[in-house]
Amino acid sequence: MNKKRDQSQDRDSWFAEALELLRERGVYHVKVEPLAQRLGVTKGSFYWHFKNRGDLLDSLPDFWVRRQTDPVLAIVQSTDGGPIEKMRALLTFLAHEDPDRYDNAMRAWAQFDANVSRSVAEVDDRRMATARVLFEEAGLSREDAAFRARLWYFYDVGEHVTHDTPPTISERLERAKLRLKLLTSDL
Amino acid sequence: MNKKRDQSQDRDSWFAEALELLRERGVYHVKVEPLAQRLGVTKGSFYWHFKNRGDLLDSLPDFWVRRQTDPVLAIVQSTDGGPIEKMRALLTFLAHEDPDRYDNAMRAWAQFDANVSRSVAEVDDRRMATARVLFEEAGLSREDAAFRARLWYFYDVGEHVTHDTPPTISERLERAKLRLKLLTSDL
DNA sequence: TACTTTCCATACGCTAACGTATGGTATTGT
DNA sequence: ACAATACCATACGTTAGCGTATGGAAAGTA
Repeated sequence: MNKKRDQSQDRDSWFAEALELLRERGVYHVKVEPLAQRLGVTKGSFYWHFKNRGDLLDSLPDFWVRRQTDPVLAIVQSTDGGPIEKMRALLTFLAHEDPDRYDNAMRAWAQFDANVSRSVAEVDDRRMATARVLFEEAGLSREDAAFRARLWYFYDVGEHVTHDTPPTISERLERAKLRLKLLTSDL
Repeated sequence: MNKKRDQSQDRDSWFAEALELLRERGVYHVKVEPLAQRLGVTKGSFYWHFKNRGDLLDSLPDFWVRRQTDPVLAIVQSTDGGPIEKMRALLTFLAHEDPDRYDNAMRAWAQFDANVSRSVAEVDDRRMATARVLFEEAGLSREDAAFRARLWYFYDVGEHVTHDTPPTISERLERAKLRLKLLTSDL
């Protein structure tokens, strides 16, 4: 069993570096030889761990999802109080998050790969469902809650994808307050 | 002058096809030889019209912006009535729009190219400013209007980027009504 | 110690795409 | 009619990256 652990570790180091390259330059540039160079090894290593380049790329989205381990859900569950308080906690958490996540790179990639698209859609659905449930708990019908969750979540997506994230945490907190107020003022 | 017209026409046909390829498969696949094949010619033609591949890619974003010719602004200006009516007209127009725009492909590309990023940011700014002005006309302060314009516009972006656009026009109109109501109920 | 497995390096052939050179044809100007 | 120009085809050299074959070292195992 030690064997398997070590082996998956090595595969993971390839995944991790591939993900970095993906974020920095896009799928186009995650190629096996440059990747090997960044890891200080040669192709020989790669083709021991992976069948081929497609093997790496096929498994990379799962690695990404694994890495996420949605800490968001944890926040929601660990916060006491009603749905509004949970939303506030969630927004506060997100305001502190690293704006340089891998989401953008994954989305860019997903645009042209159905498998990747599925992984990203999964994550989107999970996040949106989290918001929807909170709005339901606040008293909205499922349909209304679903819509408001979209409005809620798409704001995040839009900020990231247009690079309109405020640079300082305090500004982000300010926007978070505004968003919360606007989306929950009638609840 | 006929010369120049024809010439730019030919360049434009390369641009148009390149944009198609970009949308279908990403920048990675807009390469000169496959592109030539799709146009039924050979590389010889390409290198007459363009210095090299980079020349094409550098100029492509401008072509995209040109093609947009923001019909949105036209809608806003040609609609009578107050800002709310203009928003309604705008949303109605967008609900009828082809959801398969080039925006996603451009964004995916912009992720890894600063020049492209600039073009996309320009378009984003223009669209958002349009919404902001409308909210200002509806009585909001510049800051509040700016925020609500973000919420407004990011919803569009989010829908497209997550592929969550409803397939039928009537559903899209339904969502449009909801959005308008939620974002203007207190105005 | 001898065998086996794990992991990586080196060397090789192959292909897609780039860019250049050069020549050909058709249209246009004079 | 006859240059000149615009437009495209063909042929060529070059490179980056893929994947395979093979060998070798290190570490575990018997």
